[in-house]
Amino acid sequence: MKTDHQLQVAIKDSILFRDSSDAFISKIAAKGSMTHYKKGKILFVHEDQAKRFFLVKNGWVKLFRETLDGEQAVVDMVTSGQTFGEAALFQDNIYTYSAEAIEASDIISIPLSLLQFEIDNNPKFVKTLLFYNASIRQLKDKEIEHRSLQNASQRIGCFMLRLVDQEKLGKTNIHLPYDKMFVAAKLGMKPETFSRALKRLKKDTKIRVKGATIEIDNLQQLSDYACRACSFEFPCADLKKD
Amino acid sequence: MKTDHQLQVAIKDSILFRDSSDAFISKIAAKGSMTHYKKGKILFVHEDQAKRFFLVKNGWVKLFRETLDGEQAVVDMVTSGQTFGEAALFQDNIYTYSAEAIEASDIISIPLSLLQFEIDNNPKFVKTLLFYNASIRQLKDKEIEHRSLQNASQRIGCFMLRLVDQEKLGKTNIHLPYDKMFVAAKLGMKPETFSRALKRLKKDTKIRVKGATIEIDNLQQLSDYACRACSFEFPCADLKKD
DNA sequence: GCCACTCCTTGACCTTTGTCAATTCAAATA
DNA sequence: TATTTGAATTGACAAAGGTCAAGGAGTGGC
Repeated sequence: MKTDHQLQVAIKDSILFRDSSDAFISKIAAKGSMTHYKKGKILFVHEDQAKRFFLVKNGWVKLFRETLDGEQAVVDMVTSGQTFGEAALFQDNIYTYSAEAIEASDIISIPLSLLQFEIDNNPKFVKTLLFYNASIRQLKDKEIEHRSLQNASQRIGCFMLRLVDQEKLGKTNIHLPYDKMFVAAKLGMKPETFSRALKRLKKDTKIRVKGATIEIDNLQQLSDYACRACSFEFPCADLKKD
Repeated sequence: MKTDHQLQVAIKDSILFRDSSDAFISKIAAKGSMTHYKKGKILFVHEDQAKRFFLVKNGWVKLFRETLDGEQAVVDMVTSGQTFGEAALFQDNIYTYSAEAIEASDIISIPLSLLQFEIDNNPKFVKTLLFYNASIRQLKDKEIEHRSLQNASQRIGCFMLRLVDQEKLGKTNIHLPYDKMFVAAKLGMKPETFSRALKRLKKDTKIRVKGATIEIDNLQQLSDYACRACSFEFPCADLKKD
């Protein structure tokens, strides 16, 4: 089928499965199904029983948790090629966060049992999963550091730097991938704080902001500003080899 | 030898190796060596070439990073049964943080090559490592949440709750495992803030603080206070099955 | 083209945490 | 026991971020 082929391509393009055998990818494609979600659609909520995990074909999904009094913490934002919900395998098949499409998104869902089977029977895949997890862990460590050492403007600058095409080192434009209110949430600040911090960033680094488009004339100036409060040098090692 | 036996026991008691075969444990013990470190001793620094990883027999080690202007962020505090430095395997054999003994500690160092060999040849161990990493990743997610949703007093309360023996539900005493300034650093706040927040916590939850000893009469009151700003219920799932 | 909706921004004010300096406290050593 | 040293606390103040309320801007639907 056409759809089946689409699935295969999307799976083959994903971070987790790009090195998998064609046989395994076919198996996943056979059991997987793709759904389109509108912006705002909730896919599952924290503590739901987990039967499937998800692979984003395109769009953006917010992973988050809520406290009793309605406060929300963003766990992650995931996009094309990334998976979510697979961590439930290690948490008694309970989702440890809720998931919401924050842009119109095409998302492939795959039975967790398939992943479980592969973990039990395919050592090579387990190794892939291990490396995948290790790199996420590393990113989380960095994020915790950013929360304690960078102020709001620096965190926004850092967020932008991660969007920059690492090839070109002169002037660049970037495009915020989703609404500013979600960027704020991802960075752990309120929209009002984001707005004011962005203004300060503009003044201090001479970037220009036109809606969701950011024009960066001097990348060095931006990285000096943001990475001053970070223990890693720009460009971040985890972005280089991509 | 006596020492060799000591090593074997410590390794067998560790989280990462408790399910390993006796053969593997002997191999580790043979290549590992135990060293005593005084409080304040630096074991390695961020971006050092990594040849060995470490297993804490007893004591406490602070894993941290520093920015150019001397600010410090704590990545983790590790103690008996926990390992550190092993993540370098996934980072081109470069340590991604510095390590300092913050209490007098006995620490076993083991060649990373041994771990690498096992990853390449022992699928069962890879699976163990995968689960180990997954649970750490889960903890990191929770920590990021805490940073955005809990205030200083609540974070201290949460820290205490994690030290409570989960068996007894009435009155308990706990003992802070290391200096308050390090607890503050671990929780991402300044010592002065810690001191003031602890005072507020005392007033609000009726705990009593005598130096490093905390007397908790009403666990419920403490968990109500701290976990109100958390998306998980007390007692935390990751503590229950221990 | 107009309406409605959501996102974004701004101002005024408040709360929390950080900073700096001065003490106090307590454990370790002589 | 006296001394020294690092840890912990406190006060006064500053800075960062959050809250609440109002208004502006952009976008999609009709």
